[in-house]
Amino acid sequence: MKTPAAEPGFAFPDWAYKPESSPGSRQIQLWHFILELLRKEEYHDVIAWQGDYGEFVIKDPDEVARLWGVRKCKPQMNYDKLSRALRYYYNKRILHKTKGKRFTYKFNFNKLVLVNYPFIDMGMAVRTLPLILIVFFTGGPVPQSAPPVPSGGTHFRFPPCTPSDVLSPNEELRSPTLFSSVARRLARGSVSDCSDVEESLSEEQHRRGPGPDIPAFRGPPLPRLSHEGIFRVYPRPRVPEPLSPFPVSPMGAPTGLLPPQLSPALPMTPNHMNYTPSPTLSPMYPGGSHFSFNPEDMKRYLQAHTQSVYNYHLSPRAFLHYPSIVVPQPQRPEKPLHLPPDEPPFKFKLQPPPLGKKQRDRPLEPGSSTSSSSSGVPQIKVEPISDAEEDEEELMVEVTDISEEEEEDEEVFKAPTAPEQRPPPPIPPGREEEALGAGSESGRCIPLKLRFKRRWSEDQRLEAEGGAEESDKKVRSNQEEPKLPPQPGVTPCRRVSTDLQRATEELSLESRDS
DNA sequence: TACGGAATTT
DNA sequence: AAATTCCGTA
Repeated sequence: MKTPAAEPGFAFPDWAYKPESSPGSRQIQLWHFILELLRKEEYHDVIAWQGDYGEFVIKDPDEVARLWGVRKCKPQMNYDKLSRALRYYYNKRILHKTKGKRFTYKFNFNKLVLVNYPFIDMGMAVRTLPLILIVFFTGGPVPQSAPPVPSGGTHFRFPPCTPSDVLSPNEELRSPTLFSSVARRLARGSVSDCSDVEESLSEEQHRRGPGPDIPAFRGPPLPRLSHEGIFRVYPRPRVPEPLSPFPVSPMGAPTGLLPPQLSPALPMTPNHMNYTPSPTLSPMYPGGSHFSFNPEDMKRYLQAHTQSVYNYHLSPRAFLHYPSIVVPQPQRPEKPLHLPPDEPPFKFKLQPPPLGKKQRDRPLEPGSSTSSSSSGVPQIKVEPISDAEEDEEELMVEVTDISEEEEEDEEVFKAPTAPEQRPPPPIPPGREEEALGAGSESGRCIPLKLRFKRRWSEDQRLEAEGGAEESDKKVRSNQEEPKLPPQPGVTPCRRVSTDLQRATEELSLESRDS
């Protein structure tokens, strides 16, 4: 592997830089191209961010198709074909359609962002990193370039086993690389080196007339998001350096300690942050027209995520580690989050525990090693059913917890359920760090899966009590894992774990025998 | 307008 | 693997 030494801190694979004409190189992928267009102001009449985070509208389908055709040397390209390609992204969870809005799609930035910045330091101990890596590496064979093994030792050691050791390898998980130079460039905030793309686009730009070269991260500073108000910021002494002053990208940390972890396994890989904390927390500029990998934005975004994770007792794996972004640990608010009036409350609902493969789908081949609900082997839904939104969370490894489910739609974010059964653990001053284990705080006592099942059952119960309007939502039975009745008697485990490793090990064990 | 199967291409 | 092409369906 040739590491571009010219870029300290970046060990991108060679192919990431190869122009498409280069033999053996990977051609630009459509979503890269879309992002590229979205980034350029010249094309805002053609395609632009609009609406929610990650949502974009193709204002001129024919033109976008034409540009794509130019890019790919496919003169016959049209929107029909292009849209077919976009639809293929549904199953890969790179995109989905914004229903009811013409030509409107939505990026799953949880994939794009997090896979590009898998090491953002959410303030948790690095001990959980292996788990995160596992999640990220479910994509199968780690490419030559991928796993930067930090040798510094201060952070973590590479997981003792490869993900395929931990997770049952699924053929479909051996997904193609989805990382493009564009994404990386976006990540770096670099525009100057987008040679191939910009070259290809330059023709169009000329055709359209000169446009200003838009810096990737221009724009006004983000206004303080209201969410920040709900975070109590605790400095983390463990991280000596403040926010790393990387110029454009969190990965630009000059330490070189952590080369970027660029999983090539984006599409089918369940990750730990598949839901979005809030539409307003997208790392986008307030104008909503630019996705931003700005560290500050991402920090906010991830902070909110962390808070959500904490609020909802999600898995510690839902915390992320990035070397250069320190997201303060959230604290469980004494009261439910007070949200500004103009801001929709979180809607959040746990998905039911993973089921066996749906029966309704095509019959499974007998030889298939996947999906047999009786096998007890962690399975990943290979063919996501893209239809029902609430139904879509099938693509997950059983060893993952619910927090890793895809809950990217606003519907899944509900106001926090009544905290009756989960009194906020008082965090003694000076012990904030122990709150790191927020996600695993009770996992200490209750296995995660059990915990989430209970949580889900509780949600179901509350739902049944509260709103019948949701009654049509399928309550799926699960023969494989009988639903547990709500357990009000569960003793809240107050003892906050200081040893995440234990939880980690538990998780590993769970993952094996599940 | 959108979806997704199927065959084919790169 | 990631489209591209074509097309039936809703």
